[in-house]
Amino acid sequence: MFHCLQFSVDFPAKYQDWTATDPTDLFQAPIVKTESNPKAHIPRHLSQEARGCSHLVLWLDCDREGENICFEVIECTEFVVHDTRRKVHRARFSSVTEKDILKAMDNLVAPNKDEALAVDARQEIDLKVGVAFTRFQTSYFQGKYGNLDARVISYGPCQTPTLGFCVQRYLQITTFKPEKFWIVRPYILQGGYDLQLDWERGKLFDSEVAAMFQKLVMDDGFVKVTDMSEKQESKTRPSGLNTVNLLKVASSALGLGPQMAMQIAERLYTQGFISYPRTESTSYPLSFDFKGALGPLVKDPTCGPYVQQLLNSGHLKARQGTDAGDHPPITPMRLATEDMLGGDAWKLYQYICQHFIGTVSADCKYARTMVDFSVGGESFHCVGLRVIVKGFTAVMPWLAVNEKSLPQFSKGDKIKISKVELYEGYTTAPDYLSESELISLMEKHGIGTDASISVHINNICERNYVQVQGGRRLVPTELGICLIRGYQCIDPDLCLPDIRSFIEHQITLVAKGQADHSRVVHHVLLQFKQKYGYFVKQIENMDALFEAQFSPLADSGRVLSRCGKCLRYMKYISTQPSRLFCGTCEEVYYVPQRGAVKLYKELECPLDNFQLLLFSMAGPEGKTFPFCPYCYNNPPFEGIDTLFSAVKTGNSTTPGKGAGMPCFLCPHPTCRHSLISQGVCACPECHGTLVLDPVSAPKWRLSCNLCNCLVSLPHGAHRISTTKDRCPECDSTIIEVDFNKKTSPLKDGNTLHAGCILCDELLHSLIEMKHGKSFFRHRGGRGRGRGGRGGHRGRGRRGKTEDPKMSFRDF
DNA sequence: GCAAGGTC
Repeated sequence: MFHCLQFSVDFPAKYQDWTATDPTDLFQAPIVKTESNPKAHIPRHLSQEARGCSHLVLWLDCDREGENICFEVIECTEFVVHDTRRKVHRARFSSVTEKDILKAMDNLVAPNKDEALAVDARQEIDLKVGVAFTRFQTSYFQGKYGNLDARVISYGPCQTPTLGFCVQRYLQITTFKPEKFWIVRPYILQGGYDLQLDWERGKLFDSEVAAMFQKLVMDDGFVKVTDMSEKQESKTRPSGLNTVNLLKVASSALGLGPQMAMQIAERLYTQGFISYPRTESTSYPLSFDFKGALGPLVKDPTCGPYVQQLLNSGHLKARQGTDAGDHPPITPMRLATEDMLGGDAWKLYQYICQHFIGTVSADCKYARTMVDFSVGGESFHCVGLRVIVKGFTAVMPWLAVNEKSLPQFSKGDKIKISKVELYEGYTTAPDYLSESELISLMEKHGIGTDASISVHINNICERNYVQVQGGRRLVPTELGICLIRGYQCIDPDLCLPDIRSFIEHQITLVAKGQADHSRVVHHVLLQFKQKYGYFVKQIENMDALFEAQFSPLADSGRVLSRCGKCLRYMKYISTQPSRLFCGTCEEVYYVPQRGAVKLYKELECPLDNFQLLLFSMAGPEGKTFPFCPYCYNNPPFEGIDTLFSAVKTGNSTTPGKGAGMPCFLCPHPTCRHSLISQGVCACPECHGTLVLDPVSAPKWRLSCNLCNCLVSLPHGAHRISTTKDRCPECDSTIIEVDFNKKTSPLKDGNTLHAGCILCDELLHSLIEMKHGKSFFRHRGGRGRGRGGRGGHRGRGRRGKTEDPKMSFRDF
């Protein structure tokens, strides 16, 4: 039985380069399914298992996601739906009990393609919308501000509305204007009690009027008992515990964040202490064995006696909740002690036990006594509370009714007022949104699921949009506030929770078979693409907020190295993501992350004249390698990305393997012995070895294995070799290039040409001398077409913008 | 470097 997705969607490699892809193109880009966990070889395993099988029975969660996985499995096993020889069956069940399983086995159905397609649709929409907006706003703002401290400025149809809730509360707080109010509070002494009476009018916002009422009451001096009543009320026991409620309690009462709470709950589950912790249901199935579940808890030292009492009473009935058809509520499965679990896990386990016992307990019953008074024409009252049956509050004492006893009164009594206070107070702003309130809001608006709510909250914390403060309240950061206020003034739809429900509603049409999958996806994406276009066009409105809050790149960072274009010094910005900024060219150059960057021997890259830098990875064993900031951002030849990603992940490429790629991680000569033999001559700038770049063969190029620079040879060169000749000017090796007749750029083709790669002018004259034409040229040379990263200019501005803040249209 | 959804 497979619960996890084997595949996830992504863009093909062509679209992975942020600089080479306009985000607006992502809306029409193809998508590919990739194995989520390639090392697990799940598709291979499924395919092997299915060999020779005549029937495939799919036992997966009975929801849309489960249906989607069904078709993944079908694909891996090479079964075909409706094939008469090898049959595909879907088991539909709502719980994993013997009865249910047998029933499902006897009633096998066909898998539901529409539901699976709805999931495909959601995946594609979420991917394209999220990635397009994220790439655009990340590039735009990172290219402008130095103290943003954000590796990525993400956007998503779940995370952004989640942030929206936090900022909405923040804005309520900041725009709140406290108001003064007054309350008339008479006090009486009766039967040994000093009672404060509550005013029917609550509070008044006019001090003169309030003072007038105070005078009326004082002038009268006696309260008269006008009525007395008692009625029985009850507090209902909780229904079964689902994930959302567990997370709320964990945050508000146990001080555990959702991420942490879920991790602990998962561990308790795998260790067998509790049932499956991801469930929406608060209702137990009718057949649920409460006696069996309570049994082990009898031995618990604290609630044991109460549980025994419950079992003895024989009256065990859980309150009806909602049955989402997924899993039963979270229930303790076996007894644990504090020593077995320790700390937070114990607290969470204890709560799960208390909640479960509460679920099968009686309701709490209590009597509410109300005494009404009149004085000077005004009405007052006081309330008494008396518990009749503790019920579930015995095991969940924090929910207990606070008893309040009252003295005896008789109707018509006249009692002397001891004093009349005119209480003066201020209305107060609400507090920051608590995590528990946020979870409630997310649940109410359908943002995220039981399994993903904690992830979204964690996301907005990690992205530095909000911070968790005391009492687990979420305080938005300047970045978070700017983002939401920006969406609000450009296109509020982007941060409203409706954006999620809109998507959900559209894909539900697919799930129900009422609309065609690809037409719905196209329809929804078209609308988002228009919104994207308008957002890009209006980004200055959001930028105005950023401008007021953050400092421009030019004012950030410290001077580090020289730019190869303008030859002025660039600044190194160390806040995430670390990068170089050339104030003159207004260009950003990213550098390898999580490490130190310093100048490398004041050497320059011969390709672009940028000063070389030395990167040292953090940690005692941190590797060190030199690099050119320009080449790092503008890979001079295909395949270099692989090298850089190796650098980023810390996996050195092994020399000798992988077509003899140079090792960028280790500039030490012994590490490149396999390359030395291919070496042509010394790099004129850093004296590393220039080697043939095997990636580009037969279009030969030379690359320096040390500073990463690259020298292009003319197209059609099919063999090059070094000569014994030295350049008279710089003493560099003279190289000979051989052309085919067909491919030669020169008229005389099929001849040997020679030149020095170092001395541009001499080279020129050498070649002109010999052949009348220069063919050694730095690839692209200065002022190449492709700009550095992060420059937002001219990017992503092709979206259509006719219909700015259009609201979503249903399919 | 990017979304949201699963999960062990």
